Formats: sequence, structure tokens, C-alpha cells
Amino acid sequence: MLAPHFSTKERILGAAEDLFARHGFAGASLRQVTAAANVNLAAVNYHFGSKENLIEEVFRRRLDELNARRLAALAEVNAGGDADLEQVLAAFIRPALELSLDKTGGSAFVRVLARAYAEHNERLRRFLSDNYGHVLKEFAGAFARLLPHLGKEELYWRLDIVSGALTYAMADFGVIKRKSGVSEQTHRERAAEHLIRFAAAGLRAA
Amino acid sequence: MLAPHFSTKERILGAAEDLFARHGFAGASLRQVTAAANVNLAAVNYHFGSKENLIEEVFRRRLDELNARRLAALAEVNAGGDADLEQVLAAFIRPALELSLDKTGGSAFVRVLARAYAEHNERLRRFLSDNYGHVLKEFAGAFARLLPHLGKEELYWRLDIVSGALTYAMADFGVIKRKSGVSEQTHRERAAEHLIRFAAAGLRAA
DNA sequence: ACCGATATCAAACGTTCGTTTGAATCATAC
DNA sequence: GTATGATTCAAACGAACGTTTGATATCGGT
Repeated sequence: MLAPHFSTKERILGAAEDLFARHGFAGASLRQVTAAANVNLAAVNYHFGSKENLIEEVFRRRLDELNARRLAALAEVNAGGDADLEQVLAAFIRPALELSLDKTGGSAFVRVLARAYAEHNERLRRFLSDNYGHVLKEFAGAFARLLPHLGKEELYWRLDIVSGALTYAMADFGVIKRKSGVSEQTHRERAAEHLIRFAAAGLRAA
Repeated sequence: MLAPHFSTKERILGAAEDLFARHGFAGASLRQVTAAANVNLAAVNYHFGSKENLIEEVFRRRLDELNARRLAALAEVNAGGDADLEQVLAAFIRPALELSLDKTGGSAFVRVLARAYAEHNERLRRFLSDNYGHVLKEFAGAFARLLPHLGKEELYWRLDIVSGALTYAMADFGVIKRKSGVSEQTHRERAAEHLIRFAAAGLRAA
């Protein structure tokens, strides 16, 4: 039930994000979405054309900014000259962390992202690859420069493992429960710190 | 379309496993499942009672054996006396690897497992925790003994990261595509090796 | 004030969903 | 061989699905 001062499109996107995170793409119906957004059922097809298109827009809205921030952070690290592994990892992870702390639904979106990984949906995978594949390539290049002793294949295996761990950690799927007295923000910041430390050691492994 | 010499129940479980892996629990219908299994639509409710119960049975069938193997492997490692980190990790990961190489649907099941992580379904989480939580406790204890310098909280963070990386790596979600000329079996065995090396280094990090 | 475009609405479209029913079929024991 | 319980079957149940329709409301431009 989003505040009514947002536009119809924005309210639909916000409600869809939340419900896709909770019930999955097939599990959340347009009737649930439009009810939560306080808009008419037909509004989804009017503004987005179809449920599939709505799903893509849910991704585009967040990923455009997320990946721009990642590239900006990476450029900043590279400009510094003597980048280290932790800095490059932070350039990738920190924007996801900040997104997950966003008050307007970002924490739902990181869970939607984890859903997307689990979906082997061909259309969705192509959409993500077409629109954001270049970001992964940029980071792979930065890691390759920092880890010259690793073969290309070895490097890709490790980056694969890192992205899996990142996705799960950000989506809060694990057994770790936030302790009372620790704010959501602090909890996620610690997750990012642990993740960076762990991933850096894993990437450096002999 | 499973061979007809399996029982109705077995064919339903096999088809459900495959379709749940491909389309998710909400996305795969009982009509798809029963058609793939070559059984009557009503057979699911006759043999399992409901779709929810069918989902639980899909998990139970594999996890009973998977976790028994994990505990057996861990016991063997502990019996050796001077267990190291890689051995304990292998005791956890190798049974999952072997399952993923199983010819009768195991590779579908590891993807179903990844779906389960993405689901925040309360019933499913309680079912998994009630039935298999003790296995995770056993392994956490083994890791704690091997990493005495880590605080309890630090250790749990790292195990959380390991389990996320494992789930994704086994489910084959990453960007790594199997090269032609490398068999499915070899591909997955390499994944397990990389995972163990990476995780060991991450767990040992200062 | 009126027009045309944009947006919202209730209602219905045909389809598919999980589940249930009751009859037909099968297997086993006497 | 026939009675009994377990299983399979086609058919139907009501509910929910994504999408479309046509009428109604809203609003900026002249």
C-alpha cells in the first residue's frame, strides 16, 4: 500500500518488486500487485503491456543505477593508481549494499535479484546479459590485472563463486539471523565487510 | 517421460523434480508434472495429498540420503584424527557433487535446492530446518574446532557465505559455461575442487 | 468552454489452476 | 471365481490467472 503521491507506474513497480521478492514471478499475481499498489487491475497492461514486460522494468529501474554506481566506483578505484583487491571488491559490493539499504524497496530488490539467478528463464537471462553484461566484463578485467598469476579459467571460476556468495549474502538467505540490538543497516554493513574479506582471501588462494 | 517400470509415485517425484527445477514450485503445474510422468492428473492428490506435500517429498527423497552421506563422510574425517579444513569441506561438498552427477535426476535436484533457498516460504523453511538442521550443526562444530581463532559470530558469517557459494556453484547458475570437450562430470568435479580451495582460503582469512 | 489525448475503471474474456468425485480397473486372497 | 481393497481414470468443480474491452473520468492546450 504505497503512498498515493507516487505515480501509478511507480506504485506498480514498487508493489511488484515487493511481491516478486516474496512469492516469485509466477507466484505473485497481477491482482495481488495491483491491489497492493492501489491501482486498477488493467493498469499493468496499460502501462507495461504485459506481466513479462513489468518484470523487466522492475529490473531496469534498479539495475541502471546500480551498475552505473559500480562502474563509477571502479573508475574511482582505477584512477587512484594502486588499486588493491579489497577496493575492487568493494566497488562491486558496496553499491549493492547501499541499494539493499534504500528505503524505497531496495531491500526487496536484492531478493528479486536472487530469484532471477534461480530462474533459468531464457528471456530474462538474455535481457540481463544484453543490458548489463559489459559491467561484469569491466570488473573481470580489473580482477585479471590484480591477479595475473591466475589463468583465465581459474579466474572465472572464482568470480563465479564470488557472485554466488554475494547474491546470497545480500538477499539474506542464510542461517544468520539479525540479532536484536543490531540495526538492519549495521547487519548488512557487516555482511558486506565479511564478504569482502572472505572473497579477497578466496581470490588470492594459491 | 520416465520409463514405465518405475512406480507411479516414483515417476511423479522424478517429473516434479525436473519441472520444479526448470519452472519453480509455483511455475510448474500438476498438469505438466502428471503429463511428463505419464500418470493421471488425480494421481498426485491420491498418492501425496496435495501439491505442497509433493514438494516436501521431492526434498525428503534426496535429502535423507544426501545428509546421511555428509554425516558419514564427516565421521570418517573425524575418525582420522588430524582432520584439516579441506577434508571437512569435502565431506560437505562431495556428497552434493555426487548427487548432482546422479543419473536419475540428481542434477535437477541441486537446482531445486537453490530454488528452495530463494523461496522465503515459511512452511518449507521449517520443514528443512526441522529435518536437516542437525547436520548443519554437526559441521559448524567441526569447523569451529578447526578454526579456534574465529569468534562464533565470525565463523557463522563465513559458513553462511560458503553455503551460498556452494548452492550457486552446484546449481550451475553462474556465467561459466561448460566447454565443449569437457564432460558434465568433469565440469562439476572441477567446480567442487575450485569451491573447496576458495572456501578454505576464505575461512582461513585473517 | 470545449476538444483530444491520456488515464482509470468495472466487467468480462477464455484459459489454466489445484482439487474432488464416482465409476472403472487392477491385484490379491480366499 | 468372486469378493475386497488399492489404484487409475475421465470428467468436472470453483477459483484464480493474464489479458482485453468499452465506457467513464481527468486534464492540458487552444
